[in-house]
Amino acid sequence: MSTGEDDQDQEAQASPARQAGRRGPRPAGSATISRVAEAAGVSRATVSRVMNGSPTVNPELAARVRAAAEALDYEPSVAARSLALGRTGTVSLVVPDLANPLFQGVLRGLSQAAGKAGRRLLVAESNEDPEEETVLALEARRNSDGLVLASPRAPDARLCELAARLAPFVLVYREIPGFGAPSLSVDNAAGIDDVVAHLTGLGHRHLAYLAGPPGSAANCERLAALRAATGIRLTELPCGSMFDEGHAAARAVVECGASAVVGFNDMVASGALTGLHERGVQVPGDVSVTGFDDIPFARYTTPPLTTVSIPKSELGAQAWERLWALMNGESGGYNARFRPRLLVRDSTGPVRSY
Amino acid sequence: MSTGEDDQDQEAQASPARQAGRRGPRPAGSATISRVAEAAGVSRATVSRVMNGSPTVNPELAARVRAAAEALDYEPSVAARSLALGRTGTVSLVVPDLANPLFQGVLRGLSQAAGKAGRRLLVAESNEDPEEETVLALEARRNSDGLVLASPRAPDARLCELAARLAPFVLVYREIPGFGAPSLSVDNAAGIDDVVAHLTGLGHRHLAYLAGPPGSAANCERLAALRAATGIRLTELPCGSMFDEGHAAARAVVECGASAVVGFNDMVASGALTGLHERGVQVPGDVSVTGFDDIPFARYTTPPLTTVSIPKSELGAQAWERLWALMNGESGGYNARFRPRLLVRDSTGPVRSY
DNA sequence: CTGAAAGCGCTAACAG
DNA sequence: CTGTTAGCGCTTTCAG
Repeated sequence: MSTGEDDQDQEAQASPARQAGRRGPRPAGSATISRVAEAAGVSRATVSRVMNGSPTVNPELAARVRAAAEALDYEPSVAARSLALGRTGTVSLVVPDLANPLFQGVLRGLSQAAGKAGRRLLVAESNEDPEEETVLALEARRNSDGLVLASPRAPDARLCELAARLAPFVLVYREIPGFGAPSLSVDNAAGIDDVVAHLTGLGHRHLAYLAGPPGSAANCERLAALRAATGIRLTELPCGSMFDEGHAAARAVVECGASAVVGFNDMVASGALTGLHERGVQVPGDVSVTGFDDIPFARYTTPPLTTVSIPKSELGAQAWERLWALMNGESGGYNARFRPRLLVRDSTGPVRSY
Repeated sequence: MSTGEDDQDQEAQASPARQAGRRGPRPAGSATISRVAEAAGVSRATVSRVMNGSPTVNPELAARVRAAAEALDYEPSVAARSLALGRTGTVSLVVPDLANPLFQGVLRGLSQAAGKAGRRLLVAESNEDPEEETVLALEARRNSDGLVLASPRAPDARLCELAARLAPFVLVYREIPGFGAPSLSVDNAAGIDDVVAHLTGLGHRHLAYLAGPPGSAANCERLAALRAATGIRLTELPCGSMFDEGHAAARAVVECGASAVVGFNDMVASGALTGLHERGVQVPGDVSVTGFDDIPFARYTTPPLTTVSIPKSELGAQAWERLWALMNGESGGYNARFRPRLLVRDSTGPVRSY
């Protein structure tokens, strides 16, 4: 991380040193609505109407106003509008970890959808700290008109307690029964069932599960589904959610003698893939591997990873729809549970005959 | 993407249907500073002082105020503060594509740094459209106190033209000579030089370059450095910046007969890796492959990818430092060019003897 | 169709 | 140390 600094002193540039961090109400020398009104010889109300495209303005006046605005480089103050209007034109997203492809997916979906609707997006990351998450959520919410919250670890109770102050908001990747906000979740059990069916269909009878973070809702559901599966022997291996954790787990995998490993997610599965490869075990020849989530990389591992695909950015887009409805006073209050889809690629194959 | 909707009608929830999307200045029934003042039997100024932790307040009064605020569930209006203070407490980031690990890196770095300083982060994505980018940048800037802009494709002239209205802001992944804002960039030429030295050291004399998007500044610099390299034969293969483009380019690679391929970035390199693998060509046995950027996945490809590491999130953190300085009227106006570091992993090896 | 006036909720001198 | 007094810049009835 060596940083050769060129230290090229550059001119102070046109814009005079701004005191933005400190005081000085005015963003610079930027024009106000009053100045425009004055210049155009009309009232502020008229300028306001023109700027907001009210059709009830004399075209001639409108033109004059627009000209004046143009000439003065006028740009309405967002803060002033927010105050007068009572809304910010912004929505926020709070996630545990921006490095996680799962959340990047909803970020993208939400960003696009909100952008298309002319809304800005505020994002905050809690670094996996559930308490921090709720604080940030409150914070974020106060700075915007609505919130999308991904908080897989925060306790149900805490969320319920905050629900009123967070509204309008929607929960993603999680469902809380009888909760005061719509939630968009994934049917993890169904996904696991598909995996198990696929694997048993190939003759596998002993599966090793690379478990995700203990507190994670997704991990609980996936694990539960696995335990509920019949006709297989299950070995649970503590693992995590990152590449290196999956990588490290490779050893335990070969030791436990399972013929197939189902990873908590694609990252641990990929990690396991390379770990296995390093130990000279063939995938899927010797052991089959599956992931979960279908992150972009999953199809480029060697071999391409069989995984369960979840509609990450679709979740973001849907979250926007729900939020939008809520913001308009509509109920929007129904939950959606997405049925993930099994993607069979090359990391799974018939159990080795011996 | 089938979505089984549970349609669980849920109660309308405590908070009455809000008209947030429409009018209604008041965020709900939330208390105002006046109400708190009244309840505490003091002036609004005093409440304001207490809320902002002014030390010059009688502890007794302060306590009363805090109690009242608590009782009323008072939360200061962000919009009103912004208007009065002349700043929003938010900074924004505009990037071409949130799916790109490069920008995800600065997003994370910036998010963390800004968060630590108690600032919120607004993000906007232009979908690779340079013109859209400048519009978004303006938009974003007006909604915040400062801007970090990643705009690898927008023409220099356009950026210069907008500089004044964008300030304070900093440019990342790009450097414009004599520009009105600090820029944080990467020394692509140095990175390529390292790659070439590494490869020639292994005996490679014929390199194939998987070219990035034509308009991209990074691609130009990397390509130029490659062309300037001596002692090698260079075959330029049009490619792109995504996995599948790299994947598709595998064919051309084997056809051109190069003994090593240098990818524009890690994604195309990974794509090439799997493409090569599918065709039965050994890496690094038959051909060596290098990437650029060092995305998280690069160390988990098969074989792990030799690449050039650039400090993505460090760039974000640095961007915050610069921006912060600018926002406080300090110059902050020097550029930094990061020297990337070659990471030799297993995708490169000695040229095959024949 | 346009202007006047009254806020939106908070902060910041400036007096007391 | 606390209250009074002006705004910050825009929107929005309500008259005209």
